[in-house]
Amino acid sequence: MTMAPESPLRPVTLADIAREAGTSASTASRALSGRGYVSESARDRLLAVADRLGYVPNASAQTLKKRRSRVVGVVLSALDNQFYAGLAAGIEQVLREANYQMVLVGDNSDPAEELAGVRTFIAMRTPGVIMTPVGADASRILLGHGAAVVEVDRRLSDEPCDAVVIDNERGGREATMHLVGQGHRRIALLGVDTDWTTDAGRLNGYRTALKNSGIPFDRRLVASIPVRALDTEARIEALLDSASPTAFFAANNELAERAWHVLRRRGLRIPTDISLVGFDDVPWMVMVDPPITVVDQPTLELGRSAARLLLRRLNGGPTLAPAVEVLQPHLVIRGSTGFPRA
Amino acid sequence: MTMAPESPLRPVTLADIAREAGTSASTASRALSGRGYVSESARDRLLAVADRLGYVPNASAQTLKKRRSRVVGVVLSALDNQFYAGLAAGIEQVLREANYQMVLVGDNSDPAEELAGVRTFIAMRTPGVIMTPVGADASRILLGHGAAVVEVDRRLSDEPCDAVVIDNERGGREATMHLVGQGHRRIALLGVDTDWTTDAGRLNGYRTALKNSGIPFDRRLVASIPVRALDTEARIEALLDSASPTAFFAANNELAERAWHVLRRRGLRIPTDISLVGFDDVPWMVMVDPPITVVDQPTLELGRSAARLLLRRLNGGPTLAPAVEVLQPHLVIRGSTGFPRA
DNA sequence: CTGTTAGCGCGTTCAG
DNA sequence: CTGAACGCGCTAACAG
Repeated sequence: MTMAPESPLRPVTLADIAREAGTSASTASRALSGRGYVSESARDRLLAVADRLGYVPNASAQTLKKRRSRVVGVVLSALDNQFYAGLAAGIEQVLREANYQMVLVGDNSDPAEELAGVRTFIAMRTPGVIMTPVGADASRILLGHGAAVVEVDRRLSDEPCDAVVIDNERGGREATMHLVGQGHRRIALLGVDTDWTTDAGRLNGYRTALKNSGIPFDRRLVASIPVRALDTEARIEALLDSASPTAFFAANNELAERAWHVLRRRGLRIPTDISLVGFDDVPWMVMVDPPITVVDQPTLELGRSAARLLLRRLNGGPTLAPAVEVLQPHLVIRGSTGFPRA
Repeated sequence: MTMAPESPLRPVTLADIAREAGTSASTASRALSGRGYVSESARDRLLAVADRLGYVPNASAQTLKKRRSRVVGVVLSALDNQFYAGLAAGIEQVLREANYQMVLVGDNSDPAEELAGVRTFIAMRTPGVIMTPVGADASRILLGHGAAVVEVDRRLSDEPCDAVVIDNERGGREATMHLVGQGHRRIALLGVDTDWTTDAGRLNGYRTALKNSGIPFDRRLVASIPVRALDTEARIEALLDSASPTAFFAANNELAERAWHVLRRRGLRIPTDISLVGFDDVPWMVMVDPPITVVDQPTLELGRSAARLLLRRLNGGPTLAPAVEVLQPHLVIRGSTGFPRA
């Protein structure tokens, strides 16, 4: 709570403050950490000196000694996507309350970058990490090194581990049912070309809805677009041309945005010419005209739950049975969906 | 590059791999770090064992020994704002290339949280930190502890330190001149209630433009809205009612969004009834109708430059003269600005 | 080229 | 209640 130390050159250590206060380093350690017996007077003196000198414990030394650090790692796919940003915000909220530090690293949905991040976390002896997995190796390696891991948003690990996800199947089903209910039969699904459970679930929901409605599944109506593809919009246009859908169901906020741009560029009116429903409600969706019908998901809560799960495991130890929480999405009907033209 | 270790319980150490390979720990260290002489055969053996055992160096031990870690701290105001997200992305890009690790922490534009973040960074013996400062103390303390700091986007420290900012005065001036050129005389400025140089600069530009145009400055036309205020839109509405402006100049992307919502709720047509120009181009601005005229800033490059500056200082040492880079914004004219109604 | 020695800063025994 | 001693894992001398 006070000023910088006199000597900027050498960081002040426990020994420094012990010497200054006329005690041993052990006593200083006990006083500052609050563990163990220390006389009232010694404690006061030590605290005062520490404050005056601007003492900050060397986290490396502490971690080395205790063999466990107080930072939890978080690896997310795309820091600049509002969805992941929301996750991060939720995670940080509860971590902060528990006096843990969050360190964030981004892989760009690239397994190699993810592995690099994981590697630094195990190097830091991070007790646990929260991640939106992109490759199956990451979790396994982490687990193998004794770190707790909770997967959030999607699951990928074969290993049993804590996870919090949303009911993607239901989300996909409700979106599709809504469209079907309006008379659509040629519904295009814009998804991501991965083995992520998010997209698999949404696709399942889509297929279920179709089946329940007696509409045959047509694979030409589903696009699997690589994450971060440069030609995303071109692919969407191609789908538009080749399969002539009357509605788009975009499985994430980015694809919804891309699809929206394509439709506008083509001069297609929403929903008169074509309907659009997104997945994951983000601010622009109520700013455009018409506003976008969307499957909303509790993004912040997803992050908060993940952090809570991690905390629970950190306290409970590895013997706890893995928990997986499933949160519910819900359909928000707005103006971008309507009856298809005759 | 290989599997997890056999024994998940105890992390494998340098001593482990040395023993396994029949050498001393020093030799193992030299082999794995690549520094110092090691025979070809020993090196190969060591590398193989390390790989087989899934060795990952203990970062805490390394940092403790070398008294300096390889992670640079980044503290940003709002992880969920696209502007800051862009900064983070830029920073990470160049840091990654230089083989540094970025750890991100967010203060919520709250000096206390900022201080907490700073504290953990100095505890981690981070060689440097990049920050969008919110309080003046943070940089000073960091500097006092021997860490390099570069301020990005805005400056706040009295201490001389590296920084990269944009020419806010010019941005504010151009935006205002544009509006004036269209005949506006009652231009409201929506800014933030802080001592940030960003807002001060934009305000200066605004005043300069007014003065150059012979339009008297009217303080009732400028709103100073606290960051993260809950009643932001109410304040904007109040300004609308009390000062009857014909144009809004919102000094950041969030205020632009809020203002846009207010205008729509009021049923005001843009630009027929009122014009709107934003600062910081974000995706929704081209999605709404009409698209928003905005002062665009090189966000990613801002981050990249900051990281480059930090790297320069990390290599160059504290004797280098502080550098401050100024990047240029530019006005993008779109449909949200036009002649005021008679 | 290699092993031995020493110490980074801290927390934790264990005697006093 | 306190201090001395030790070691966490790693790297940097320094001899050999």
